[in-house]
Amino acid sequence: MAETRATTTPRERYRAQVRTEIKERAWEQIATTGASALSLNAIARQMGMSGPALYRYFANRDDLIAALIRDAYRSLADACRLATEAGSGPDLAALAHGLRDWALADPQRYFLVYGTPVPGYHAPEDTTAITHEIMTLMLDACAALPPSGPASSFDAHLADHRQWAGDHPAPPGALHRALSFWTRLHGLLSLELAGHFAGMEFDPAEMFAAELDALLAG
Amino acid sequence: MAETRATTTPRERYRAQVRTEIKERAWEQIATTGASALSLNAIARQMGMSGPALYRYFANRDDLIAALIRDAYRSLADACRLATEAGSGPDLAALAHGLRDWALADPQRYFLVYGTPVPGYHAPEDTTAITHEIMTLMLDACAALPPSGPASSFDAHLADHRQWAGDHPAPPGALHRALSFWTRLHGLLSLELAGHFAGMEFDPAEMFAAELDALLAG
DNA sequence: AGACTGAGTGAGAAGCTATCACGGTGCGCT
DNA sequence: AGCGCACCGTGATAGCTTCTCACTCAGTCT
Repeated sequence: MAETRATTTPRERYRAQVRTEIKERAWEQIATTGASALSLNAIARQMGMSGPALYRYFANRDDLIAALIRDAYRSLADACRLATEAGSGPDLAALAHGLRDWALADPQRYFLVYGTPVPGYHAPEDTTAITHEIMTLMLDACAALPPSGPASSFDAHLADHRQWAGDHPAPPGALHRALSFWTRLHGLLSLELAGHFAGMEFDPAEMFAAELDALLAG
Repeated sequence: MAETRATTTPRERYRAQVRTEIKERAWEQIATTGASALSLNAIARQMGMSGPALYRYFANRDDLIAALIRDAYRSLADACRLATEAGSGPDLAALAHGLRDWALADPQRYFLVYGTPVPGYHAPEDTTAITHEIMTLMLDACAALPPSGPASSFDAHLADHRQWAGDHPAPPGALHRALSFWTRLHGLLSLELAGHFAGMEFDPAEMFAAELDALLAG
């Protein structure tokens, strides 16, 4: 008893393990059938349990999905940080490729974060914190770039509405570039992942590279 | 019997009317609860019918949703055409505002077209035809603009992969601009409609205008 | 006028989420 | 070491869903 390693009791460790196994099964199911068809019963069957047992671990279906969304956000933020940390200093191109790789690795995971929202849904506090984290990575990378062309009227608007950037020292032009980076790459990725380029024979990767070049040239 | 106005029998007219009423109720429901929560039973209740009655009009839930998607595509194409036809000659700015107005008018309808796809889904033939229609409007408007800056390497790629543009005479630069128009405005709209700009205090309309300006300047 | 087509119904199967009361097991504390 | 409790898992159950089927009734067409 000299030093209670009281961090986790056996019960807590078991509980955490079952929770992650449930989430793993859920991810498998989502990848093949989409989040809207996620079935707690099916997960329980796969795990050799009875349906109601899962309610010991998640309050309800929405609670499980919320946990998955939270993990997806966390995973996205980690992927973005990892991508920028690879080189020396913030690197918008590396960030872009990290984002794209993460999206392509599991399209339904991307859609859980950026896809169709259910009308009533409000993001919980912790995911908005992660959103800020990701936005900061983008702002860092944009601030490290040489300043772009002439200031637009939207730049002026952003100078007055930069509360969302926290106290980040990036100039309005960098704020604008970060937002464009986000919206433009999202537009491309979301259409690609949703299969809207299916009939067209151009290479989405080439267009992604072209958009990124344009963003960097700014 | 001199001239059978055989276009529609009474039965067919009644059937068509009930079908459209079902779809109207479905739209109301989708607007408030999202498409994933669409309930045939609830629609039947609202119409004072028993649940199974709806199966006379739509083979199943997916068939109803497919019909709604088809109508949404049709509505989008009409809105785009109307927007461009207002002025004299193709007008990319008018097209952009038509698109935005259509999206804001019913976000869930926008998401039915461009939102999270269910993994197995393949768009039926007729919606891909409408997609081509919309793309043609974009290409017309882009081809009417003064040619943009220096050709990028993606322009060269598009010169070799322009099958999706049919036999549209637009040069590769216009093809590129049409694709950028689509992906960039979609990125912006989809994030705005999904509420991802919620905490941020800038005006999405201003950013939309800025993106459009950048697109027009090329 | 008679026959047929098709709309709507109730019953019912199979699936889902979610709640509840109940048994057993293993953890922690004395 | 052993007692007690907290917690896990189960079966039963309610209420919802989609969807099928046999049946009835009404309107349409010949």
